[in-house]
Amino acid sequence: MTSTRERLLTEAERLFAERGFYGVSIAAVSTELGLTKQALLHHFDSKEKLYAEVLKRISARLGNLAVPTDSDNANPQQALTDYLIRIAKNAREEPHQMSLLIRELLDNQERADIVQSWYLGSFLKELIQMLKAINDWADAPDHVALATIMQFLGAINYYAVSGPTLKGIFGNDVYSALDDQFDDQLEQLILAAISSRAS
Amino acid sequence: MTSTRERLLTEAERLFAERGFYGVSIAAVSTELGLTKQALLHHFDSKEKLYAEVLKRISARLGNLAVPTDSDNANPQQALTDYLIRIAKNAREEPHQMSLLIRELLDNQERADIVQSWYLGSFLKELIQMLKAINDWADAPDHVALATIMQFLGAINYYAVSGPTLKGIFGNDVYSALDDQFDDQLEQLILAAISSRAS
DNA sequence: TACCGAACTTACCATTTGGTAAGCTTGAAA
DNA sequence: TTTCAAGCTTACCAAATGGTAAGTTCGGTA
Repeated sequence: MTSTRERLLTEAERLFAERGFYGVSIAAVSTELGLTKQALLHHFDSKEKLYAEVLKRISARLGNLAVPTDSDNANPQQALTDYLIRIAKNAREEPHQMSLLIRELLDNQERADIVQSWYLGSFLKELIQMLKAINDWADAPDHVALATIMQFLGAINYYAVSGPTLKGIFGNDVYSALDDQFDDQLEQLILAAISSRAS
Repeated sequence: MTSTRERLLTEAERLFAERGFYGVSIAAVSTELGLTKQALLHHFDSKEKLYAEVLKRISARLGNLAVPTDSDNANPQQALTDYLIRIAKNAREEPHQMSLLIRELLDNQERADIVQSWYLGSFLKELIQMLKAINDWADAPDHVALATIMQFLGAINYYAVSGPTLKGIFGNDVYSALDDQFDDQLEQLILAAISSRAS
């Protein structure tokens, strides 16, 4: 018994992720639920506001992934790894979200939009802190830590977004084998990269 | 003294990369060169065909990056690393190209388009071969090699695309420091990942 | 000189778009 | 029983879009 508003947001999220902001008309979103576009405009005053709310919802959901567990302080390396794996899992379970965020990254090249910057900024800074909490990384300059973090996120998000295309290229068998153990390989990559700074 | 056709392609490439297929009108492309949209339709019969030609040109350019040098057979690890670094450099020098290809990745989720699959397929298969030419990786199953390759490409492309946004978040100083040594860190990551399979 | 095709332009058109305006229905509160 | 707001719908509109049709200009060729 989800509200119409919520259902509109969900549908809009899917469509925006698939075709981008300009590729989706508000009519397309609303008729998908058997409504007219004015029903949508009743809940969200404009297309831009609808889009903003969709992004807001995603950021909120991603923020919830960051819940630090009790043992995290004891083992910062594990904490970072776990968090990244959690992000990767989420990215694969909800590829729409990541697609949309990557679209945002692309669209806002010069605009440097508020939503995006706000969400991404605090997100990245948190990850940098987590990395620097690891012994060997304590004295790493920000840009070095950032580069490492970006490499992790790139590996995660690029893969999440490429999934269907890869399936098309390599077939179902290779793809599902790939998918089954991507997390493991991701963890290996993270560990290898982290420990490569060992003194 | 480049032809109008070529200038249209270049302009279209820029705009499509910045705003996506639906975000760009053919009129926008042509008026940018002081022409009417019918001038564009004269050279390319439709918007879709224009877009296809833009993609074709990019694939061709990327293909040219793959020139194997003479010493490559001797040192396959160096060969792969060099190639990836070359791709990374290109991605950063011509971010438009990568942006557009990532948009293609996003847009063609279920469509699994021909252009994209063709270009990306042979590209990925070549990289897998290069990875398997390295001793420890000779017996790696395809999906394991593919996962590793995808992680590299993700790290490269995601960063290339995030550049401007990062500059906005962290400021010019951190960003240029980051940029100056991203290749080095990328190389470290690649080496760490490759040797993590050492027996 | 006549002709031709390439590279354009101006006119025009049907469709789609985001958005406004005004109304209808319904359940709950006064 | 009236009132009212939430949640819709139908009607409408101006602007933008991709594309067609029919020229115009002009350098080269027969």
